[in-house]
Amino acid sequence: MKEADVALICKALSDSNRIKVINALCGGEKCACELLEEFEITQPTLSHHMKVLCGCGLVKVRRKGKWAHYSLDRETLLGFCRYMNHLACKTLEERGNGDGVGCDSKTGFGV
Amino acid sequence: MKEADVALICKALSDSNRIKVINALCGGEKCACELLEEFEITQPTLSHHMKVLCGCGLVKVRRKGKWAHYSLDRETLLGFCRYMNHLACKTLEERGNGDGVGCDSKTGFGV
DNA sequence: CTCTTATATAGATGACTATCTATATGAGGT
DNA sequence: ACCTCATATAGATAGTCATCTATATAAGAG
Repeated sequence: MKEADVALICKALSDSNRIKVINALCGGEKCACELLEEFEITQPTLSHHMKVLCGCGLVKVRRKGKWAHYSLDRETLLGFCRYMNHLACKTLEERGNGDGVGCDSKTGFGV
Repeated sequence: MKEADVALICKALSDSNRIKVINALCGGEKCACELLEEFEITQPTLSHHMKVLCGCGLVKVRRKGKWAHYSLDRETLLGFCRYMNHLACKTLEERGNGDGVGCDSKTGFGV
C-alpha cells in the first residue's frame, strides 16, 4: 500500500460519521436503509459518505435489485493496518525499546 | 481510544505531506529545519502541519533554545494501531474466517 | 402504465483547510 | 544594543467538504 492510498483512507476516516459506518459494518453486510436508521443524517448525505468509503477501497458494495448492500473490504483494512503497524514497529526498532519486549505486547492485538 | 480521537488522528493523516512527516520521524527525533529540507513547502506551512500532528497527539515537541525537536508519540501511534487492528479482527471473527488461521498471518506483522 | 420504495445525483451553502506572504517572537552571538 | 537564525502567528485566498433540499433513476408491485 502506497502513501497516497493511506492518505485517501485517512481522509475517508477523518469524518466521525464514516468511522461509525465502519464500526457498524464490522458485524457484516448491511444495506443502506439499515445504516440510515442508525444515523441522524439524510439519505443523500449517507449516500455521499458511502461513496467516499467505497472510493478509498474500505467498503464494497453489492447491488441487488433496489438495494445496495455494503460491507467492509477486509483486504484494504488489513493493508492499512499493516502500514500503520509497520510505522509503529519501525519507531520501536530504531529507538531503544530497552524493555526487551516485541511489538505484540505493545498493541495487545495479535494482528 | 475513542472514536473522536481516531477521527482526529485520521484527519491529521489525511494530508500526504503529514504522512511523509510521520515517515520521516520514524527514524527518531528531528528538528523543524531538518524536516523543512525534505519538503517543498514554506516554513509557515510546515509549522502549521506540525501543529496539526501535535494536536492529535501523534507527535511530541521538545523545545530547546531556538530549536523545536519533533518525535513520534509511540503511545498514540500504538493506540491508533490497536483500534484499527481491532476493527480488522472483528471483521474476521464475525465472518466465516474459515481458513483456520488467526489475525497474525493476515497482516504479517506481530503488532 | 402507475405507484411506491431504495438509492443516486445536482446544485447550493456555510464551514473548514492548505498554502502563501508578511510579520512577530525569542534565543544566541558579537 | 544589534544582528542573525529558528520558529510561530496573522491574515488572505483558493480550493475542498459535509450537509441540506429538490429531483432523477431504477426496480418491483398491483
